[in-house]
Amino acid sequence: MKKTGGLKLMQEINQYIILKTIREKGPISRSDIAKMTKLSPTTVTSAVNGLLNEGIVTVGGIGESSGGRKPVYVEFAPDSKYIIGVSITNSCIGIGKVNMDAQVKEKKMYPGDFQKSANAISYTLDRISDYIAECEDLSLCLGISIITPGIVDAKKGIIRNNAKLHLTNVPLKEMAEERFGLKVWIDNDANAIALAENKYGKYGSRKNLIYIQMGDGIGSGIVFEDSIFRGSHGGAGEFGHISIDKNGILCECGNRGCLENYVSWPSIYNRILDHLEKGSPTTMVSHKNSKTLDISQNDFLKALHQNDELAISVLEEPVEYMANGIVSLVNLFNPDVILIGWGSLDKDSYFITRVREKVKELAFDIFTDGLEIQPTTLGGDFQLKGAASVALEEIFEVPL
Amino acid sequence: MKKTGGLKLMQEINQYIILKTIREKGPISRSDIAKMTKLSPTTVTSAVNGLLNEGIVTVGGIGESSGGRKPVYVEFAPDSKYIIGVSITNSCIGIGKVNMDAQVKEKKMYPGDFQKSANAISYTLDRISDYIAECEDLSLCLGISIITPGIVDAKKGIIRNNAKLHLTNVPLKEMAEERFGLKVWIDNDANAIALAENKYGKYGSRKNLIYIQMGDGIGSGIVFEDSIFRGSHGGAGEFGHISIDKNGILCECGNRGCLENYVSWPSIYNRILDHLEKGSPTTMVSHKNSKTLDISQNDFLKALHQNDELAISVLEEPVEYMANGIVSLVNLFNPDVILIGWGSLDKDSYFITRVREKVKELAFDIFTDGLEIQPTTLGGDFQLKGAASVALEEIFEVPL
DNA sequence: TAAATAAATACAATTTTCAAAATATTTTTA
DNA sequence: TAAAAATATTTTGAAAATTGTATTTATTTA
Repeated sequence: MKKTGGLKLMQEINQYIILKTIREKGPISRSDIAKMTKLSPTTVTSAVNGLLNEGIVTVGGIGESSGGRKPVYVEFAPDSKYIIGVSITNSCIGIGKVNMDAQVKEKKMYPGDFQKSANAISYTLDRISDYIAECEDLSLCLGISIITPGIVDAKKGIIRNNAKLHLTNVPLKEMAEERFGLKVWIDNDANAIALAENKYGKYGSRKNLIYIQMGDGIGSGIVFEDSIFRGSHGGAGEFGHISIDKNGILCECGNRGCLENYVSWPSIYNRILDHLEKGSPTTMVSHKNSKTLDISQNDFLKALHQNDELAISVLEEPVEYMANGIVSLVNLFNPDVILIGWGSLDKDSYFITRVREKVKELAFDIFTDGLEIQPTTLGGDFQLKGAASVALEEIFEVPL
Repeated sequence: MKKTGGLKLMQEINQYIILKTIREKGPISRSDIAKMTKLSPTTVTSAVNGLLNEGIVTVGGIGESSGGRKPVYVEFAPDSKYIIGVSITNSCIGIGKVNMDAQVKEKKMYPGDFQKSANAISYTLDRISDYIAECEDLSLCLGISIITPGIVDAKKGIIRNNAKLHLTNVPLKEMAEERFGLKVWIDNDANAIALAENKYGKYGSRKNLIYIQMGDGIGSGIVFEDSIFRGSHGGAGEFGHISIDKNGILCECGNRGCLENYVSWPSIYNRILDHLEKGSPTTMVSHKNSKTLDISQNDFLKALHQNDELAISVLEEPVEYMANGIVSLVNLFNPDVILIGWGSLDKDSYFITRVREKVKELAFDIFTDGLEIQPTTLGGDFQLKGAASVALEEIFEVPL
């Protein structure tokens, strides 16, 4: 509790309730808002007037009469303000304008190998600076939301650790706020994307969601009761480092049998090479140059979706491991939805179908009944949507 | 949001803030409350009068003057009302009066083997009925809080599943509320005890806590940001069934290598028998009758605390497995505290010391820095304290 | 065209907070 | 020892936002 109960708080709460109703149910008439919220017409009118003045809602036409004066609809105006979303990855900085419905309106990409250069942060801040310089309507900007892999203390605004980008205890929020004079949010990418899936994705109605991010490593974002589960230092969700084989491969983290060593892209890539060497048939490449080959994740997934024999056989073991890891996840978190983010992974591909089967087989029925295991649903702009979600979550939160 | 912002809500919020201040900081003068909460003296006086009328706070003497009128202290009166706490286990029903500080004021135990009789619920309800009949001050009773192992949907008040007590979808909350006309809470035991540790235990200042319950099986309760993490169907925290060895022992749940098969009491007991057969030296028993032996968990722990050779060597492997499981837990939840509930387990015993070491060794430093791994701190009444905590949590929650 | 219905606004009543003043009590100090 | 200063609590009156009711506005229906 930050605030004590005063008239102002009371007004803020009502305005929050009304805005929420308009966002979810709009276009809607003032009269219907009053009925739904059980607030008096007077209160609704005055709050709506406030919101209209702010520009955050607009009048959206006139409805049909049901035997009296026609209702005037008001609706949420998601484009009236925007967030500058920023996504830092190992190989690319993305910056863009995102509206209040987490729709990406404009996007710029700056590729680069930040794993080597070790100046990802200063480079990012410079690009943001350029971007801001070109914004004509900065007064409508609600702030900058930055997401990055690694362990992020979102509350304090510090990147605790990111081994690949060589970052330790970077107070990015403070740095950016000082430099740009705008509100800044930072968070872990998987957390942010999980939140975006929860708020704006296809399975958004489910309260408890886990997003598993596959790539060079394996991370996850956990959303519980519609808000991010961060743990004590923002480090929750290191799914790649749960051990599923006590006597397995020694991981660079010091433990043995970490999931990451069996199902990350590098490990799968090595399996592909092994199989190719053995001369397994595949549509992915002609065999002659298989040694010098550089197969991308999307090439591989494309082959998988065409039921390429090699792609499937390569995944046989990883699928087992992944399912095993997910079973532990299910037993610990009891989620409604698990979304797997791996490029263009298809919902009917061997990978996810088999994982689904295996999880169903191994976990308690009571946990798997109604559990969805699906690919992500946000589409190409998932990172910037994620970034924006973190900001929007706070902007539209209950005023307390 | 259940309520809209009205004068009543505003008053409730302020009363909540003031009561919370008195509970945490009391005995305290009205004047100091006003300073701490930044509420006006008027508001404080009127709210305190309300609380005094309710009987939930009392005047607690007069303080020393610091150059003016002496302050009149008000303080929380935890004994002014009570909760009937009920704990159902496989072998015992416990019923007792618990005050508003989760102190157990009175306790009755009803032993029995409910795993066989299959009527644990009706037996429990009958005992509660008896208990209530003897309560003279039922008007001061805030309700009945029941905890039990198994998967419990606390929100809906249904015991979803408890294999050992043969329970499926028992609407216990409704049943009890109808029969007794009192407010009833039900929850999973590990969840409840975790909450009690968080609210009333030694490590209560930490926001994120995991309680691991060792016994016939292994369960856990997760408290995140000071409230229970239940998952979708109340099933979160099935720590005993995370797999730490993909190719390990086949578990009755269908999976392989579940933690429960390596560190639960039955599995440890079997190890003891094995060792005894081999003639390992021990202070636990004379060897002659080792075959027909019935060693209790507390006998074993007592021996362990005396550094009995056999006890230690029996635990060597379980410790490894437990540490491994905890590492996964730490990587997923990033908690501040992990508390292990296993009888009278000593904080310096081989078991916990070694687990601590091993976890420190295998998990990320950033997660283990400041992480406490300790035995439980609630003492003998932990179950009833747990039950009461669930009720108190709701009784004292923010009014929204 | 008048009556009925519905949406939106205006107004008075209510309630609770807050600020300031009043009152009560105690210590300090002249 | 009495007046002044300090602190705690209560009283008083003004301010603010809600609610319910009444009113205005707009539209349909008879």
